[in-house]
Amino acid sequence: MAEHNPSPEYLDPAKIIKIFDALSHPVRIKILGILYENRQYISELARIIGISRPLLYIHLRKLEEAGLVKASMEISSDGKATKYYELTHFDMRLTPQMLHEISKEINLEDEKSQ
Amino acid sequence: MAEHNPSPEYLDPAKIIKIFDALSHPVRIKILGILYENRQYISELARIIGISRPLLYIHLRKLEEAGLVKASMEISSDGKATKYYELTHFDMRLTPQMLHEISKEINLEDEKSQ
DNA sequence: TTCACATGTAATAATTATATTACATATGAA
DNA sequence: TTCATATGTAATATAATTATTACATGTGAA
Repeated sequence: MAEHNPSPEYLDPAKIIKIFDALSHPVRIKILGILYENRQYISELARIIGISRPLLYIHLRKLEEAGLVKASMEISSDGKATKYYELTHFDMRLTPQMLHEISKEINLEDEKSQ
Repeated sequence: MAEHNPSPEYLDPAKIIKIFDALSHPVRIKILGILYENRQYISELARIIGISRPLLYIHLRKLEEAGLVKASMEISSDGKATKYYELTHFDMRLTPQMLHEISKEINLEDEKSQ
């Protein structure tokens, strides 16, 4: 019983902060809104939103690292490699109490909280 | 009835994104956690967290602009001007559906969505 | 007057985030 | 072979965020 008792995943500050950071840009909210209606592949998603593909990669990486979207590579019927992105499930209630709980897990001296 | 029907406040993307942005830094979460327990004045808050006052101002500004904290200037019994910060009330549920609703209000051509 | 607090800002540096252009690869169809 | 489509990255430029140091003001108490 000498083990450290880790916080449940949903109380890990670094993870939660990654989620907030991922949601802090209109393009990324737009991406999530589009993926809510249907999964999309990268090139098509870039056309829908009207941004370049390299830029879309940057935004998708943040969303993926936050766990808000996930990718799956497929070979479509015409033989082309196609990478589809889709939403994951998430449900979080944002309240002062909840942030207080998160806050208690933050050690500002610690590198990994940053 | 030629007026534009504005979105309710809680669906304003710029406002919601400001909230997410305000929550995307561990120091700011820490601030909220401390203010949850008690209101604090600036110098004391800087000492508790262990950061410089100018830096604290930067973080407090973001939290205030997002509407997560509010300030009130007081003259304490010893005559010193003291600015107290306290939490506001907020309660938001974060789901794919909710982000989809927000997303529909985002016009990426529009400056004020940025 | 000097000290210990409180308020606030200006100027700068360092780092991270955002965005663009150019490049490279692979596939099927014309 | 050439074209149109898909994948991805490298290199660069610009802008925003984060953080520090130095400065300025005002008050009450010693």
